[in-house]
Amino acid sequence: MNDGLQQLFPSFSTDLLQAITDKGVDQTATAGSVLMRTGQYIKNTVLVTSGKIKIYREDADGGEFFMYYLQPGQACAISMVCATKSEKSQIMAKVVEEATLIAIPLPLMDKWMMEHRSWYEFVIDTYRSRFEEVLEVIDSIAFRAMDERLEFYLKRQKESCGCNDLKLSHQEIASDLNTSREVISRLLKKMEQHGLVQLHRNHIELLKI
Amino acid sequence: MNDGLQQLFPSFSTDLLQAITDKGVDQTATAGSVLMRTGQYIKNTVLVTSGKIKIYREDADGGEFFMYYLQPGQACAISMVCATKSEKSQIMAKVVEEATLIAIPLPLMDKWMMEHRSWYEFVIDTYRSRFEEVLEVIDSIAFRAMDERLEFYLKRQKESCGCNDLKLSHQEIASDLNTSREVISRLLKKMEQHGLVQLHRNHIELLKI
DNA sequence: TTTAAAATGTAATAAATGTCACATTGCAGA
DNA sequence: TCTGCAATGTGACATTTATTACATTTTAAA
Repeated sequence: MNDGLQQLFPSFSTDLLQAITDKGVDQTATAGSVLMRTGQYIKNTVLVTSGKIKIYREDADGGEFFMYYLQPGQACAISMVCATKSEKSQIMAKVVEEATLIAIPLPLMDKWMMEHRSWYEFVIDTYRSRFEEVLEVIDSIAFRAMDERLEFYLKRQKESCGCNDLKLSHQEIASDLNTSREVISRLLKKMEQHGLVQLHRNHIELLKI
Repeated sequence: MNDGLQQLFPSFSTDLLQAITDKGVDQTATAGSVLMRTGQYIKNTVLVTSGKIKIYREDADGGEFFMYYLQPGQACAISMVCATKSEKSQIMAKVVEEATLIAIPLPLMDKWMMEHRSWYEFVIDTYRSRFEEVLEVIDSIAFRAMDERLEFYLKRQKESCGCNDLKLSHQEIASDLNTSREVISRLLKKMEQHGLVQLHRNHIELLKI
């Protein structure tokens, strides 16, 4: 049985870890690839063991709105709710850093809910935390102007990478927030003047964020 | 056992319906009352048997952003995910039309997941459909301007009430969308000129929406 | 080294939305 | 009927965000 798995998913019972090792299918996804497209059928539930994945909501005109990161020790909430009925994906998942995944075949997702208490709790907790995260995203777009949304965005990036140096271009931030690059450049400049960040080419140093 | 209950929740097994009748606590909420405030602890899962409830996201400055309706035959998704760990509510629920509810004590929510397949499926399906609804709300604010957001809003109101005559003031729409009354009045006027709606005092007649 | 592409800076302008001020209208209660 | 309030209409103006059009800088590739 995989030992690293236990460290990534400490709440899982030994039985469950064994079952995952036995039945899960290991996958690798290269940086830049699209793991899941909007409208695609979901065939399994995905656990992330390494790497970093960005989850987007897409609109008809090609817009991509960033919602949250999927990281090691986490599972795709959408793939869990949808898996039960093999629904179409409502989101798009793009790999940022080369990722390794474990695909859990659809019927097991359901079966384990009854058999493994720790799986059940993990699934419920995944729903809850993602739902809450999405609600916070709604707050930021519904209640706040672009300057505050940008700060919120940078804070989340910081949490995700655990560092103060974000490797992001203005363009990438702009499309994540569904605005234009100029707007982001201007706002970042203003933040730099206020001493909140330090701007460099291709990366942003967070000072007081 | 309650017969109307079966009609409202046709997917529930006889056993489950009986359990709900036995253990659920009937409640009534008058129109205008606030059923649940942001930050309040969730003590039980709520099933709606009659009436109409609006679910809002609140911000620190008193803003209220409308997310979705809770109607007969539905359950509060938030109260389901949160119930497991007795978390604080992330939303505010306001009664629009006098409502009757069944409160399911917290421990039963969990217990029934294992005992009643139809409860399990209902809960998962509630998560899924609310998650999807919230994602659509994100679309509307992230990708669309106020005129399209207003149309989307009116469409949802129509679906909710099942009629073409919405009893809403411009002010109520404005605060649901977190904008100002003037903006809504202007946009509605434009829609009326385009023959999409007919405006009356305190109600809006939908023509081509 | 040269060159092309990507990233960033910046200004001018347009468009959308928010805010303010006040008029008008219709309804309910005195 | 009269009166006051809530709902709606409307114009002027401020602010924010989007768009356009370039210049400049940096990096990577030829």
